[in-house]
Amino acid sequence: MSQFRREAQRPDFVRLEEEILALWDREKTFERSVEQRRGREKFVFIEGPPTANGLPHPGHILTRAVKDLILRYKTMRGFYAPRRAGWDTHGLPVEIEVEKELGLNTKGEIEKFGIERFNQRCRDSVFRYEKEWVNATRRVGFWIDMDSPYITFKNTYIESVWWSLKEIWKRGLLYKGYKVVPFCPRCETTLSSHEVAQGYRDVEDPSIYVKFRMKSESHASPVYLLAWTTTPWTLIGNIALAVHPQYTYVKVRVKEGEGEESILILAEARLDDVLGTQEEQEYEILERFKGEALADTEYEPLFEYAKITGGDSHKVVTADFVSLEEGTGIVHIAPAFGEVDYEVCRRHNLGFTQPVDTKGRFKEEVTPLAGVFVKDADDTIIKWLKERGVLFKEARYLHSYPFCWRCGSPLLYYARESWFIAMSALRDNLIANNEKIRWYPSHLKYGRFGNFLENIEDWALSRERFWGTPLNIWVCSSCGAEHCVGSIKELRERAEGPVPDDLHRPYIDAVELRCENCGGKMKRVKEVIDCWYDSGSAPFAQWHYPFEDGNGKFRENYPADFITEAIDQTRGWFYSLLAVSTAIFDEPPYLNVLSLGHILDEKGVKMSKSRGNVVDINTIFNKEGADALRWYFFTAGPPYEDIRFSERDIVERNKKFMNTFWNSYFFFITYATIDKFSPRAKAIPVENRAPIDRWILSRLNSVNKEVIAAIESFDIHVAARKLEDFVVNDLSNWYIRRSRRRFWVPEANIDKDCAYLTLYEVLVKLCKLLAPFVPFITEYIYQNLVRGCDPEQPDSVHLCDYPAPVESQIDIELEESMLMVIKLVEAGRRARSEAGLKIRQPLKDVVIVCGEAEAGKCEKVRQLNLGEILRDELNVHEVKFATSAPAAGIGYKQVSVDGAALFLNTQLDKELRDEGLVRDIVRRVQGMRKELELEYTAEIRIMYEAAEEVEEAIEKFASYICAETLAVEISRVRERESERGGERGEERIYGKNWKIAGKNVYLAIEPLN
RNA sequence: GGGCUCGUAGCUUAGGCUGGUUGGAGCGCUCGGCUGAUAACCGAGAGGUCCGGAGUUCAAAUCUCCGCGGGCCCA
Repeated sequence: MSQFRREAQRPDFVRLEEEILALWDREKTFERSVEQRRGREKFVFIEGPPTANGLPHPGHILTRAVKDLILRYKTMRGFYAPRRAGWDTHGLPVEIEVEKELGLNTKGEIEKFGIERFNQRCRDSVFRYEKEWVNATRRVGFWIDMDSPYITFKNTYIESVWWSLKEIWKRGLLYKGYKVVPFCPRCETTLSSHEVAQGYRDVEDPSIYVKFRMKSESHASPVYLLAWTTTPWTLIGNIALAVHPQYTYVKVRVKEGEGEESILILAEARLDDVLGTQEEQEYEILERFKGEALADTEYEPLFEYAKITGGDSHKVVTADFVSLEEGTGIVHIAPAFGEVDYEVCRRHNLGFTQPVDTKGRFKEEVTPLAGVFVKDADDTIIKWLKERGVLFKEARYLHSYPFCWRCGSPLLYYARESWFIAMSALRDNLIANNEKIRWYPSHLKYGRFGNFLENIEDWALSRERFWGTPLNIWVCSSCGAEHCVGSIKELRERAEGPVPDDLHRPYIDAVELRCENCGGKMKRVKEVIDCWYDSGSAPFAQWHYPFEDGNGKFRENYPADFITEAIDQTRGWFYSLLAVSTAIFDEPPYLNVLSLGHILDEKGVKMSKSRGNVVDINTIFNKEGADALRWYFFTAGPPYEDIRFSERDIVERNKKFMNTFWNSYFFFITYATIDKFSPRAKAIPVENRAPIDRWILSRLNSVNKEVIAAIESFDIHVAARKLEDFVVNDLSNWYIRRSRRRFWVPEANIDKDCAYLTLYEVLVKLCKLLAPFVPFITEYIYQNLVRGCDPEQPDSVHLCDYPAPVESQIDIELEESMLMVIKLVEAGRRARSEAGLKIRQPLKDVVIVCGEAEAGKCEKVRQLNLGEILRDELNVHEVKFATSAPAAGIGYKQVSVDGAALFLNTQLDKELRDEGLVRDIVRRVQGMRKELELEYTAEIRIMYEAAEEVEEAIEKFASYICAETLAVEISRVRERESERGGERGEERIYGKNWKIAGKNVYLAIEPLN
């Protein structure tokens, strides 16, 4: 007969987890858990690839824990769920890290340093912290294949990306245009929105009202359109003026300066702010009309320097973005310096001009200002306007304006050439594919994400940078023809010379193609692509589709069943996946997406390196352990909400759940070892077991059902909390506490077997239910509990099937009745407390009177003999059920509960008092046994000294006392033993003085071997 | 500035979709009790403008609107 291994009362969870990690490595448990489901229905997961050029953050650990939970769960449910790691390796963040290391500040410096060397540094840096990532992933228990990850910089990956871009290009969805981007003129680089957001400062800028003279007006005096700007230098690039089509505009006659009159047009709603109230300044409203009436009117250019190409200029256009909150309701439009400006001009087929170079200085054509930094030109321009009499008003304006976070230069919004994917043309497809996706939480679907799709803009794909997937477009230097290369094979066929082994810059830049049109030389455009496109291509590029896809890996794994990342990925990876997938396959790339909240620090502030409030998770791993951390993440709240990370809370949850779970197991092991209980030697049908056994099994199966339902809808916190509640309340605080005596009886009997079997079954099933949540402790317990006695069972809890609820074991009536009993017990305790009768004092009886509504439950309580529990818990001799209250007047304390009333008999007699006294003595003796750390089975001898009436009680209940305390005898001593005999050499007697029921009692115990 | 989201006791939170007795619980605090699995547990108590205001309704933590504050994303 196999035996369970004995356990420590307080385990070292951290060491235990390390042992389990070694076990999994040794036995290849992960690989086997996946492989044993091969051929079953697939559950496809895609790992959102992280970049390993920084240390993993607690947020990454949360994401990994959640991914692991779902994948382990699905695997146990029978799905084939292979999972593969991935690394995102390209992009500006990588470059910036390397720039910092090398002390490089501008693109020019990088080029001087050498693109080849620079990119090599980037390539090295993206795996700098790989070891830390791999360790943290392993340590938190995230089972994912890290031996053959997909890597976005690999040629095979790039080739798939190229293939997909060519598909898009062939459909005419890849085009070249302009994009207005935040640009640092000193660093000569665009900044990401994230970088821009870091650099806002409040500054004072000029605020000027400028008069644009209209052509062909019938008035005697000139008519001006009045516009407002805080960036006078942009006036050089003015192309148009915008008005709102629906707002009311007015033509007013105004007196300016020395009696001169002019006629101005502006929005009526802005009159008071711009001109002052009519009392302050005289003006006369000549006309009122809607903005649309101004559409297409032409005006005189302020300056003639800019070279305008590609269309008309100096016209009024209508646009909805024009607001009445500031300015004049007429907006100066310079397409080179504003995104909306650029869009408006494009929509109205207006021309474009870029009078400023990439260093932020005016170009040659702006003759008097050539070479002047734009911000320094403001004063000159204002002076010119004054001289020409077109400056209506001048002031200063305080607003927040972005500066470069690196060098502090004011940023310019600056139109750059860029390659775009025409996502706006695919808007309806995006929306239709989004329909097929289930979002958790659901509001994202039509909220943040849906709104974003409704207003989708073309994807500015290209980056004028170095370390990224090179944009695979070649342009003929003679005829301007474009060609998009879709594979390495095609590149070889078309190339004029050898094709490099590495597809990155600078090697690829040297490859020239022969133009099929004119035979000229084609050179690759200089750009690389946005790395979001890389990760958005993961569904197919990780399989090198369509090049090496003979085994159909891609089709088998598309679309994914499940992805999850943090909420900030909504417009990041969640979008880039959908965008690429829609453009190429017109299908959704994933069917379920869970968006997770962020990890904040204790004060509710986002954890970030720059704030220095990032918790080192290795501290947690080494102190509390991975299970504790996981359990904390899962129970802290809904997965989609932010978590205020606190180590104190982890410790607290640990105490509550992990320790209680362990103690339940420890309790079982302790007694099972004493009794040499073997679950395989017994088989007792559940229906033949005690009501409390059937109750805990019923609860377990009900919880099982609820847990499955909750996980299926990603309500992880609900599932975890139900399990915690079951372990702490149902199992530990009720079932085990109530069942202790059944295990305690020395001789074998059926009831004890029922208790053992039930507790054993509950613990084993609980291990399986908890396995995806806390994979270490459950594995450890499973190894002892199951593998220890039955080698036929799967050799890991993670190779088991997830338990299915056994309907036949669910008995809702029983659960309700037990709940009733629990409530009655609580009520009884309240009654005792109010009557000042402690629980150790036995009482004669308690009477339960049920109201009509609860009559059924009470009847059930009686039938099942659950009154026994009440009797014991409340320490009364008898529990009576009655239809009416006991006769008033004598000695009953009444409390009410949920439609029932409980009457506690508070009358004491000598017999009851003696019993109470004896219970107190037993309690003291037990305490002393514990203090001596005696084995549970160790026998003792008891000696006492006390007043006569106490002695009388002890004599009367001597056999009871002995049975309770495993004493062979209890006797009165005349000679006082020492207070602490044990300390006096071989003497093993331990004695103490007590005050019991107001009387002095001396008690001493002597352990016997 | 815009979109989405969250706001309940000192702290962590349940409830909110579907309005209905005194808004539950855990940690911490005070008092009492229980205990040979448990650093656990049980009972009582103190602690709430359910972020603020308005509206709908016989009735609002819950529904609507307007604010305020935190978070994320976008400008």
